Amino acid sequence: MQLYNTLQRKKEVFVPQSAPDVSMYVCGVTVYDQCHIGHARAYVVFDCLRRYLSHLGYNVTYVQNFTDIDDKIINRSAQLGEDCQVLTERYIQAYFEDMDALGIQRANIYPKATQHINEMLDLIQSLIDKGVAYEAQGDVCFDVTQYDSYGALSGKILEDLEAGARVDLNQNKRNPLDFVLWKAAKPGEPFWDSPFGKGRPGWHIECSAMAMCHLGHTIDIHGGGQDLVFPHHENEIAQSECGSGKPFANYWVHNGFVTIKDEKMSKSKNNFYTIKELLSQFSGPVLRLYLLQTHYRHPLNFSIEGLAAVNQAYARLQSVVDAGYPLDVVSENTSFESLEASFFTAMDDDLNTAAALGIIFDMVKLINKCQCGTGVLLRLLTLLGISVRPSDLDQSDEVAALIEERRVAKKNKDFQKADAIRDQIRSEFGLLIEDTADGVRCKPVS
RNA sequence: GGCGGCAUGGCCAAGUGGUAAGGCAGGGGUCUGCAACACCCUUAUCCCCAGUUCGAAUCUGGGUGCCGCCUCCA
Repeated sequence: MQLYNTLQRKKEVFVPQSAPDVSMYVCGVTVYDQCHIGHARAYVVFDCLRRYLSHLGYNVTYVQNFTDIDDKIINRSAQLGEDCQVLTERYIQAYFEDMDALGIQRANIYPKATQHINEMLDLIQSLIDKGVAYEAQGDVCFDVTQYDSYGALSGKILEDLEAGARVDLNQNKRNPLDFVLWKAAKPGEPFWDSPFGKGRPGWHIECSAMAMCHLGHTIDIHGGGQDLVFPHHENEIAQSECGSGKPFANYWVHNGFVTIKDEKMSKSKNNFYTIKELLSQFSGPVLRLYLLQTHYRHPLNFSIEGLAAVNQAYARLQSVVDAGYPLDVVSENTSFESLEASFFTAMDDDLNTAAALGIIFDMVKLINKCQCGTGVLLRLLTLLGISVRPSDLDQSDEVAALIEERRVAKKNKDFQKADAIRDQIRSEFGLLIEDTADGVRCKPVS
């Protein structure tokens, strides 16, 4: 398949270094708050990529970290008077709840920063030994001028960056663009002992250390949101490659932002939706379908109205599954094969889930027409991680009794009464009664 | 100031040289006791200007508008 590689600024054929094994590292969340729809997008996209690579026959090892020590965590912990670890564990659990609802398969490993302090210290030491990092008042900084390729990923030029650099309060740095590998502890902050004094790791170093620890010096795919390209990923590359002397990642894959009213979501603008609040209104698969309807590299301008529209689209998927047609293609229709082929062509082309979903709906139409072949559809939906369960519910006795009452009324041609019962079930139980050839179907109002 | 992205029907969104996927919403039908579901029909020349080409939404140049990164951030 082809993947857009940020490093080369173009799509490239994906070739893992030692097929069929594929190593994939995706930057995880800093666990100090609830996840929002932007996080959802990133992890849905990479889950999708992971599923698709597996489908292609690769043996994917997927690592996604938790940043469980940093300024925001320390601040929040102080604010709540709660131990850092208690705080982060709570949000890790919340994270998994959200991801489960979105149908995201678990990564193989979820390393935590605090469990890799030694690996980080080793890496920092080797950077100092090589003369690309230096100690300054208990901090250890990376000297960006020592790494020739600095800026290659983000397309930035050191001189330009310096010209536009904003004021940095850290006077210990030789160059404003140098970044901190190890941060001296301030009073009252959590710390670890180190050869450089008590302190804690800088943000960037953890991903390098954890990625190399679990996946080796060179990983096949490194992913994350577009906002991580600079400086986070740029810095990861610098420190990793200086440390190991080897390329850090072959393919850099970045997903676009979720925006609200065309502006990036941010806490300061207070224009974000948490996954949990959206899940109170829409199901996980609907959310996932919504996210995958836009190509992963494009900005996605989020709106509740848009989500509601996709909710309707999802109902279409449900109703074709509800119809209960044979899973196999039992007609002479060869369109299934060509649709399936188109689906894979779309997915092969830089994970074009938007185009793939177009084909999914073509297939829905086809299934409704020839009344078979649901199995093909379900297989493709599984690749996208979109689960479609039959919407038929276990009815309460009360509802079942009403349905029976309505059946009798209908039989007696008392349609007025039958309609009244249908309305009653809708308003009291939120259930939609549909008459089909096989009897009554009962499903939630969407 | 530097770098990058985007602009497709009422809304969302694919499509990177051969005469515009798909979803939602709307209109008209078929089916249905009525609905619902489903199916059929129906609604665009792709921000503007110039150019390259037999042919451009798709390439080039110039505009206009919007957004992002350069600072924590998926």
